[in-house]
Amino acid sequence: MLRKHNVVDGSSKCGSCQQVMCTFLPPQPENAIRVKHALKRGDRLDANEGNACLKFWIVVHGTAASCTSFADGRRQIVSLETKGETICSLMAGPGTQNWLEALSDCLICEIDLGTRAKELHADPAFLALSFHVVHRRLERSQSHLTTLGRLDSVERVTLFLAEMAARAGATLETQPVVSLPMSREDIADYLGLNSETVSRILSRLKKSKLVKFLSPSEFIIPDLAELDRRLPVAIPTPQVYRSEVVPGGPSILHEVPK
Amino acid sequence: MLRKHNVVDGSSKCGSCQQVMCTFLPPQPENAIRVKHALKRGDRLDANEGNACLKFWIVVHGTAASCTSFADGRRQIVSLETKGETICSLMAGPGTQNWLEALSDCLICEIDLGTRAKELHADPAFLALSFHVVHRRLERSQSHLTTLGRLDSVERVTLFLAEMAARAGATLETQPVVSLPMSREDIADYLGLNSETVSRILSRLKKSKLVKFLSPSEFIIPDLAELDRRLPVAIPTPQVYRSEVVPGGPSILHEVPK
DNA sequence: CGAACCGTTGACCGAGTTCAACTCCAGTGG
DNA sequence: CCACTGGAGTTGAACTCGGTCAACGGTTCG
Repeated sequence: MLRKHNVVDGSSKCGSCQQVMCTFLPPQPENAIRVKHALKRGDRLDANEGNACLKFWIVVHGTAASCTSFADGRRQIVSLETKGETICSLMAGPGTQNWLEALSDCLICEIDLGTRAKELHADPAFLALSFHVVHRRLERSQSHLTTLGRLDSVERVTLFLAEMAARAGATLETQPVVSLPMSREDIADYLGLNSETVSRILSRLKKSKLVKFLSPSEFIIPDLAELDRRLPVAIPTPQVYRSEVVPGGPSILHEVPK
Repeated sequence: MLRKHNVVDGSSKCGSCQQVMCTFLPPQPENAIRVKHALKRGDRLDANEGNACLKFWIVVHGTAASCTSFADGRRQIVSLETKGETICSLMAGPGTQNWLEALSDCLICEIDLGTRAKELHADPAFLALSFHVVHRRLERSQSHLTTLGRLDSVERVTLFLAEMAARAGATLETQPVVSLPMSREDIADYLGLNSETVSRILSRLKKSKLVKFLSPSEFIIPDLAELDRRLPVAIPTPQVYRSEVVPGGPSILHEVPK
């Protein structure tokens, strides 16, 4: 049934670890299966150390970021990783550094796939789940790519606030207090701007009464519909993939750390 | 062995078709399995018509682009799809339009997964391959996202030329003639710029002798190392996923159209 | 031949960056 | 308790990169 070498182009390598076919294929000897990392703000899990691309990371709580940076120090936050998000191998463009960074204190569960690679590679339930997770991430990535390519700075910041609000449960009826688990500079690095620009735009939005700030890191959106009207895109409904929710089935991702 | 509803959060929907769990799961009645589309420059395959997210598209030859646009007409090319690329469901941000567009004349092979969804969902070889394909696309997407977020216009265009050259087989030793299968505006929409800016930068590069243009759509890079030195990122080696190369095994993707 | 389209170039302007000053606040140590 | 420090956030002034608008040349296709 399973033929280990049938499914992947033999010449291809994982961009991250530069090993051939690391995505589940090679049965790497390893014993650790599940490690918890308690990260303080600013702490990093490096994609290049060890064989990071044979691991899944799940955010148990807190907010983290998948980061990339160039030799000259420019940083881009490629993806925000909130509670429930599964990072299935960090991507390494060649000539860049890549890491997972805690934006607030957070708890990360690391699952090492190395030991069970053979077995997992034959498990349709696991594979389908993995596909689903990456596919979801691809959707997000492409949507954010469009944001960076075609929205101006005001639209980017507005969209960002709307998304954070949506994640916090904001709807047309409810206006929850939304907290920003990250600094202005983090926001800037996520949106491809700089921190001064972000700050200026937040001030402008505050003056226009679109957003009420209770503190620099807490806000309320009085009228989400109005925010939506100013955006050329619809505000995405929060669809965080939650490994907790997966019912039944002998999936390795199903046993969720407490 | 296969439990259809075990692996996906029941509340999640495919962003593209807004059906629950469309990624292989629901056994949609359908009979067409494999269709070839011969597209002329500018032709589109729409992501929203029919159930596009139950289909894979493979570029047999030519160059296409995954596009997104807003209601106001702004367009972003999310990904360039060259020969051998597999598009495994177009992504639809809500409130945006999404389609696959031929940049040059091209031939696309469409594989309908609807009819065989059940069967495929239990096939580890197929699933592993699919995972590999999406994972590859995610890597690319995130790398391009960083380009849009943190590189200035000159760097973007330079990187673009370097990548096109690398795909055409350029190395430190060989300087092949590289052809651009797309207009200035297409390049602009890919790089998050506008066509005049692209044109200006190309002229500048031409004057600085970094690039020799034989025609507006054909160029040579005399010294790839020099180009590389001007970039903060390494030029990625071309790793197009080629479904042709997959050896043996009863994979649906393995039977390649001629 | 004219129409349409593509690519190039120039002049101008505005959005966003850079640099710098200043405030506010939390932590620390006397 | 207060003084000091350092980091985060805000705001202003100057500058620059990239966008906008417009003109123009070349090519293709009726």
